[in-house]
Amino acid sequence: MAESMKGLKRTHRCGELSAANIGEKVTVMGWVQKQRNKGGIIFVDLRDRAGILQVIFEESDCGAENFAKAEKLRSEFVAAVTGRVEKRAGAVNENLATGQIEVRAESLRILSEAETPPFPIETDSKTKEELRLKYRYLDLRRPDLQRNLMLRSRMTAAVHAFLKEEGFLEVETPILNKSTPEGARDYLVPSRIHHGCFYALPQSPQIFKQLLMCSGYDRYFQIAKCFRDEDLRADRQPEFTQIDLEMSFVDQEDVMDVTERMVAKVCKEAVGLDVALPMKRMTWDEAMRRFGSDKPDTRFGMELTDVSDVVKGCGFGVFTGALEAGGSVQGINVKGQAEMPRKKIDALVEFAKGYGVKGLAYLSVQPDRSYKSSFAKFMTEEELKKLAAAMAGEPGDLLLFAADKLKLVGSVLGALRVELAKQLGMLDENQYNFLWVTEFPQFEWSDEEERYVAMHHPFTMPMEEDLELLETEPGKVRAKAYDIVVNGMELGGGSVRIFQSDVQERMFEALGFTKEKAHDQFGFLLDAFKYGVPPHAGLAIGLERFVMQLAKTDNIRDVIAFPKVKDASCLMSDAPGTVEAKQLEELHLQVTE
RNA sequence: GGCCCAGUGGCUCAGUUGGUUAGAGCGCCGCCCUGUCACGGCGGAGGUCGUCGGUUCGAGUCCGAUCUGGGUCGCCA
Repeated sequence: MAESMKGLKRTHRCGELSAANIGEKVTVMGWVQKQRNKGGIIFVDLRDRAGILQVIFEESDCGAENFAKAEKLRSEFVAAVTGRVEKRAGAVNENLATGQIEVRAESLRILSEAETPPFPIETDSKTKEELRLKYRYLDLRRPDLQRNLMLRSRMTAAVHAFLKEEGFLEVETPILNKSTPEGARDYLVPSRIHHGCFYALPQSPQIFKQLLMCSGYDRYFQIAKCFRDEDLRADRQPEFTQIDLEMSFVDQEDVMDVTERMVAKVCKEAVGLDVALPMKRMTWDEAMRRFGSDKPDTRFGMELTDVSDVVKGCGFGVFTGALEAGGSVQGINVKGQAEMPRKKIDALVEFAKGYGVKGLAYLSVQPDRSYKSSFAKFMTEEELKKLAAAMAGEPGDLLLFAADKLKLVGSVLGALRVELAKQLGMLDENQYNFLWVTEFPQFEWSDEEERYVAMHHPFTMPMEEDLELLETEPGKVRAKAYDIVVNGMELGGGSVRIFQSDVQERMFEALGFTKEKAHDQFGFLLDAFKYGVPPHAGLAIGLERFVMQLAKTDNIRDVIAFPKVKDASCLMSDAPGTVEAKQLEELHLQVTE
């Protein structure tokens, strides 16, 4: 039987009370975490999003009726308690923020009874995520998820405050757009009025924010919902949020400056983290060469070494074969791991195979400077020595090599060094290495489409000194594009945009767009640029990834209230669902099986 | 689409080389207990082992398929 809260007003959240409130009469409301009935005295832990508070019931204080009600309290009942804050007469609970005090109940109302939840509501839940996602509303009661969502809220509040201070204007852009097949797969929304026509949900507000620059809004930002119909990952959801911004009359440096000050401010305000500015920088080329990744984790070394020249002409066919095919041989030095058991190395080989290489070669330098190696028998002592020297291999080191196409070797070893760092406990979760990666290639060759595609997007400005290569050697053109990276995660990215129509036309041509196709898809943007467009540049930060970093979780679902699972469905609501035939009729759609 | 991992009472797990009525802790239910906070004591209920099929005298345990969830490669301008 649920009671009314009529006449009652909550005075504090449970977790907000402290020794400073001793003696005050308070009214708290929350969920029963636990009831401990000692017979003549009942303790109840009451929980809300601020924390847990112990309430004590004794018949002499609250009367027989309230005491009888307290006996009925079970987990997750919702209760309102009025009483006095007291210093605990019994032992202090060191594990509880409110552990020095308790509320001596004078009255109790049971606002809602509850069935026993299907899993315990507790920090560090051990329950399968599948079940927790089905009952997400219960999962969200857990303190760690509440902590994450409160952190997320503090972060967006800090973003708003900072950008407002910097003269940015918040403008909302449409959710219903036109599809542009370039890039990720769109979520489509059928039009009822226009038969056979579809809206697309935005993958980002890119074009609209550029138009806003065109319209003179100068500095824009938006905490923008974005949608991409691609497969999910631990850090990817079909709908996600970007801190999206764009600025006029600026160059790359201005965007990077505002962004890093914003990131630093958010880190400071949300979790008290000091971020050293300016952030470090690295060109894309250097990142790929040293770390095999465009988002390197620089918290540890184990950098890639190209030994192609060293092993040229050696007796090991795997190496020479890769080189003859135009590939590369590179290695990483796993310091002090010469004794790594064969089983563990085999597991690393399997890991590497997942990236498409046929295997890994290893060479361990023994304490007596002799070598143990998967390819020792194919090489002379002299060749082995040269190779170990090139890798700076000292006694006790394990050297791992991959030989294949350059791109593949980089991605395998790049992933391998991160995997090893994880396994060897080399990653300090309290260290935040922010890094700008700059000078991205303008284009990327697509084997599937057999043409160059934009690595960032088609409106990205090439670096001036590379403009002349646009027609002759597109693969060598570098872009005024930049990513902000932290601890091996791409936090966000942006670029300086093309604002000259002639450059834009050349860009479309390089991308294999016909004039008609370009105008069909982006005509309104190109037209807009005819009427006076300021030089502009911008960037977007993945909000969830940012929150994940500060929340120290590697699961994006931990920072989203109602996330989707791997197949983009929702275990709680069962979305997506079928619709009634009448709805389909109105949309002139048919479902074919 | 490929590869890898997991699926046993409400929750988390254990189940030896396939062998009699499938175990534990927590939770839940009942009774008792005035200082507990991983409360305690006594008693109790609850699963046929994700699903389907196969091998076998006999399968939670072996084989095949499939479903669900997770990770990853491809994909993600």
